[in-house]
Formats: sequence, C-alpha cells, structure tokens
Amino acid sequence: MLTRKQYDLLLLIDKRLKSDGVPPSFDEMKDALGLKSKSGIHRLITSLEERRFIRRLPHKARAIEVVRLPENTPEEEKELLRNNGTRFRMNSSASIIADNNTEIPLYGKIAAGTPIEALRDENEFVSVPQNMLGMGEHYALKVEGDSMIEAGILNGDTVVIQRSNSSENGAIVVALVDGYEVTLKRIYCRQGKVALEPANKNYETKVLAPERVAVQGRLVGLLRNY
Amino acid sequence: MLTRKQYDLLLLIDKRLKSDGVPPSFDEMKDALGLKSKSGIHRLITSLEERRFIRRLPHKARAIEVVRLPENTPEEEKELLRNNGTRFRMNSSASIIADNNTEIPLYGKIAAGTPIEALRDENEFVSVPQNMLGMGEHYALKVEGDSMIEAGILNGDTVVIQRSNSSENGAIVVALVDGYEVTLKRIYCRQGKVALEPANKNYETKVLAPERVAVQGRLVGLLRNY
DNA sequence: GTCATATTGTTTTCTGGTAAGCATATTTTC
DNA sequence: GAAAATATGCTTACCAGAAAACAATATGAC
Repeated sequence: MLTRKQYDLLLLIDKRLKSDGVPPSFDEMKDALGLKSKSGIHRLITSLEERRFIRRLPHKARAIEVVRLPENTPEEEKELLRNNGTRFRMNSSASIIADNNTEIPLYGKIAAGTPIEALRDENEFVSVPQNMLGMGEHYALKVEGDSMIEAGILNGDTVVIQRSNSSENGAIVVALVDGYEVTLKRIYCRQGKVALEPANKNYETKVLAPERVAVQGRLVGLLRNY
Repeated sequence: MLTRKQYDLLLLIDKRLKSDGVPPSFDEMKDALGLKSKSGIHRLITSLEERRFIRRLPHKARAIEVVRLPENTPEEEKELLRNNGTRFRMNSSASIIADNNTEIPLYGKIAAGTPIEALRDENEFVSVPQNMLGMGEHYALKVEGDSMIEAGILNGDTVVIQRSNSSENGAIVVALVDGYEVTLKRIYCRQGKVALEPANKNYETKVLAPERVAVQGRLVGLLRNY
C-alpha cells in the first residue's frame, strides 16, 4: 500500500502529533527525512492523502491529520504506539482501521434504467456514522429518480450499500442486469426466477432469469440532507 | 491540523475553562500568549472556530466553548485534562473517535399527536456525519408513526434537527403546539395563521393561531438503518 | 454614559504550501 | 534484461496564509 518513504513520513507525522500535538511543517519533514527540498514531501503528502492515511485542509499551514495507520505496522512499532497512549488508544494506532473507518467511497449515481456512472477514480467519499456499517465492504451511491419513492427513498438520497452477492428475499439490493444496467430494487426469488420490484406504482416489476441478475450489494443505510 | 499558536491557545482556553469555569477574555489571552495586541487573538480564535475546535456566541463576552480537543494531544497533557474535569470529556472523546462524525444528543421520539418522551437525561447520543450539521445546536429524534411518509420519512427513521425558533415557509419543522404536543410537520404561514401539514393523506392539516405554535427546530437531515 | 469587550482595517514580515521542470532510482511488466 | 511506469530527489520561483503591531469603531454590560 505504501512505499518506504510514504510509510516513514506517515509515522513521523503521527509521532510528532503525539509528542507535540502539532504536525510538522513541510520544511521540518524535509529535514527529518534528510531531503534538500520540500517538493518531495509535497508529493509524499499527496499520496498519503489519496490513500486516505491523512486528511488535510488545502492551503493551510500544518493542517494535517492522521486518519489511520497501515495495518501491517511492524510489531515493535505497534508496541510503541500502544505504550504511547494506553488510555486513549482508540485514537492512536491501527485500531482505527477496524472500528472507526467512517468514510466510504461514493461510486456514483444509481437510477432505474441507467448504469452507474463510473466515478470511482474521482476519489469521492462520504462520511457515514459507523453504526450504520456492518461487516465487510461498503460504498455509497446517490439515488437518482423516484423508482423507490414508496420505500421512502427519494431522489438525491445517499444510500449505503454493503457489498454482497447474495440477498435475502425482499431485501433492497443493488442489482446488475445483463451486465450493464444497475438498479436499486427490492428482490424476490420466485419459482427459479428473480423479480426486481420497484417501490413506485408507475414502474413495473421485472422478472428475469437468475443468470441475468447479479446482486452487487445490499442496502444497509440511508442518508438525506435537507 | 493546528499551528503551534492555535494549539497553544486552544489548550489555554480549555485549561482556564476547567480551572475557573470561565474562558479568558481576549486581553487575558493576549497576555498569556505574550502578544502586544488582541487582533492576533481574534484571528486565532477565528481559525479555531473554522476548524470546529471551539464554538462561540457572536457579540457575547467570553462566550467560548471548547467543542473538542485535538486528536493527538500529548499524553501528559491529556492526563492533566482527564484529572481536571470531566466536563467536556464526553464531547471531546466522542469526536476523537471519528473526526467526521459528530455525536448529537438523542432527545427522544417524535410522533404525530404525542409529546416527545423526555430522554434527555439518559444521555443518549447518535453519531451523524458532520456535513449534515450546519451552525448552531442540533439534536436527533426518532420518528414514530407514518404521518410524514409521503415525504420519505418513515417510522423508525432518525431525524436530525437544528434548534431554531423560526422557519421558512414549507420547511419541515419540529413544532410545539399548546406547549405540550410536539410534532414533525411541514409548516406554512397563511393569513396570520399557521398551518401544520402532514405528508400523509390520512392525516389532516392543522391550522392554528400563531401563539399556539412554537417552532423548536428545523429538519436538516435524516438517517435510516436497514 | 462609561467601561470592558469585540470587531474590523491596514500594513509589514515571514513561514509554509504549491507548482513546474528535469534528473535519478526503483519497481513492474513483458 | 530492457522498456515502461512509478517513486523520489533537487532547484527555483511564486503566492497564500499566519502572525504581529497599531488604530479605529462597534457593541454589550452595568
């Protein structure tokens, strides 16, 4: 996940945050890593941000925050981290990864009849209360259209999806039909067929052969802003 | 996240709050940081407010509150903070967990026709994505009943309310009627009367004299778990 | 009205972050 | 093993923001 330099820099920032409370400036990082210019640091920082190990405010001095540390931190280092903050361990070290990972990627929009727009590389994220997340991988989609309006899912809502290939009967899922059309629908299995049922009288339930339908995830949460 | 000055000032305010119960004035802060003018303090305070470390009331003397402390306060200082006072610990540790999720109090349930159950002292909290919150104070309510179902607000949903006494026409608000009945409704002002309109054909719009209705807050967000 | 507190403005200085260009390792891929 | 992609190193230059100082108002408290 990280290169040596990126990793070293991340640990440095984390260390400094814990010892001083203030993150190092680019110049200080430059010195600490033994570089002669800041631009290298700039690129490392950019990578770390892209990979969501740190978060920052653009154009602000020392506006860096460590979001998480890499999982594979060597044992000795982990030991160190652990001893650094026994009581407040929740915010230090890798435990963050497990329970506090509250940002999930926003993959795009979903609407009846149109495929998801591929936004994945744009690196957009949505923050979600962690109690909304269960096990496994989650992502978010923006709902477009009114096909699920009777289930209280409105145009513009953000839905939280747990990645999964299976589904219980009657669950609301993200389903891929014929490999290109993605919809958010209630799913039922009836006599060897799969029914995708919208929650809007103006739309029709589609009954399809199981081969044509691939479940991509299960609806686990919904967020709406007014 | 913070520069040295910002960080020092934040700790100073926190310390004074805990030892005296009263935040320092601008002048006192100026002296404590060894500045020769208050304007610097003003700017530091502004940055701290921007970054949501403190909250303040405009035009009020010493109206500063510490919302949270930086994630990576050095251990010794944290130790101090822990021993000094529990006052703000809930808040700070809560937001430490996940910077992007703030915890707001869950005051109880709200339903057409029945008052909010007072849960306030039970100290229940709900975590919400920070981008759902605007300025001011927020709280959460659990929706009971189906009176707003056509607005996509279902039984069991959690609504996020921004405390406020006023409202725009057509907004969904928490309204207190005759001092005892609390409902979540769309509000309209018509010819000197106030209309509280449910989003369900089976319920009726109430038209009341303005004196009988007190707006308690404005709907700003909604959370649902499946 | 007076005093203490807050807000706003301007200027200057300096630190810190951004950016582009080019060179050099290092890793990946075929 | 060579080509390609990625990561890193270094330089220079530029610009934005942080900070300090001083001044002038505005506002709330009493």
